[in-house]
Amino acid sequence: MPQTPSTRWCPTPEQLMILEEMYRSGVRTPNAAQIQQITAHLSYYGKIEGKNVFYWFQNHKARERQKLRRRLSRHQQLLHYQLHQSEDAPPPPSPILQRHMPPHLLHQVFFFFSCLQEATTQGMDLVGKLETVGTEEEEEEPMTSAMGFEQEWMTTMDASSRVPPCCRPLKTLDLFPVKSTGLKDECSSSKSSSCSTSTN
Amino acid sequence: MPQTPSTRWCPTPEQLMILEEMYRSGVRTPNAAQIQQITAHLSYYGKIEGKNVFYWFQNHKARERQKLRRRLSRHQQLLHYQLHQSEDAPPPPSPILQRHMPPHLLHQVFFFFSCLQEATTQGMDLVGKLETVGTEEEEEEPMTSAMGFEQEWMTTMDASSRVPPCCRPLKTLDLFPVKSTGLKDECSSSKSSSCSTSTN
DNA sequence: TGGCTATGAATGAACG
DNA sequence: CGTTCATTCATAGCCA
Repeated sequence: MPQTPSTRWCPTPEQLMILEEMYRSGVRTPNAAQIQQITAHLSYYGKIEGKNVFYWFQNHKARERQKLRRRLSRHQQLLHYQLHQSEDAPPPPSPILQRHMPPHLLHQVFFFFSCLQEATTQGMDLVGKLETVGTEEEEEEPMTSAMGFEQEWMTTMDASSRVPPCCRPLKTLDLFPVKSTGLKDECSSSKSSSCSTSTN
Repeated sequence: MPQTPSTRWCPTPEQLMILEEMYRSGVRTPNAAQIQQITAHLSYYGKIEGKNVFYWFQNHKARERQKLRRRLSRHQQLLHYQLHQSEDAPPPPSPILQRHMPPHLLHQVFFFFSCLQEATTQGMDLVGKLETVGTEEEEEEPMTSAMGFEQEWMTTMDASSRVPPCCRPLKTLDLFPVKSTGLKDECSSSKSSSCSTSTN
């Protein structure tokens, strides 16, 4: 039994508190000396190594950025949608498919097609761009506080409530100029309601 | 705080079906844009956020790998008994690949999609490294290089700052479970002794 | 009812 | 740095 129960560092509440405090105080990329210092200090509350501190700051910073990034891109995407919301007659990808197919399947097929198109045109001219859709985007609450820090490329899309039967699917290639700004795209964070996942 | 009060995302059958379909099609690590699109699409079937999609793929991928790892290690252990030479024939490529097939129409769509995926290298990192994982549970390699990257203060605090011995598996290897990862054999379900990450 | 499993979620660790 | 992987936590269904 190679014990190695859990080589992973597990911050104690005190350590975490201190780290967060420092982060809030402005520490984001501590130097080696600072890291040593921090580590020495935190070691009082439990086992800790320099790399733990290093990684902690790295992750914390990265995840906070992700949040920001995703927020920005989400906004931009929404704006983009709005700017292009004039077309409401998307060309059916495959009229034949619509013949005998349940709505949800049709939707799915559309989706796949859109994926196809996106992938095929990835990194190329974004001719199609997304049109259609672009309805009012409700103001989803930021409420990121519920999660603390984690990756959030999470978007709060819950259009399930009043989704127009046939709107979403067709957007051809909805890539947005996110990379150009140096910021990737992420999503927002929020909690969903529970339901029954079974049926599998 | 962020301890998932009681509201976890619960994929609807349709959402799950689509996700699995995509996974089967080769989608493993969708980028932000793809996640956005997937989320937008799935939101048609119910409430969903980008993070749900992200986590789903992450978990799905990780668990598939985990299972393979487990199986492989088992096999290797058995073989280890027989012979030192661990030249076992890898299991079938992908049993999961051919599961139940949704409606017939989906078939062709799926086909297109998979073709596309393959072409776009979405999940074609064929880096089957096959690193026969040392069967010994004792770590032995110095792996100093693992730390020799950025800061060196990593080793200053604690002498036992050794990173987990086993090297890392390469990539994920999507469609074919031929690559053996680090083979950690996570049989140890001793979840005790760890700190309470519950944050509350 | 208590263990077990499956899975969403979170985060430390590390790669490119 | 951004992204990805591995591990762990937490919890909803199962089953005996």
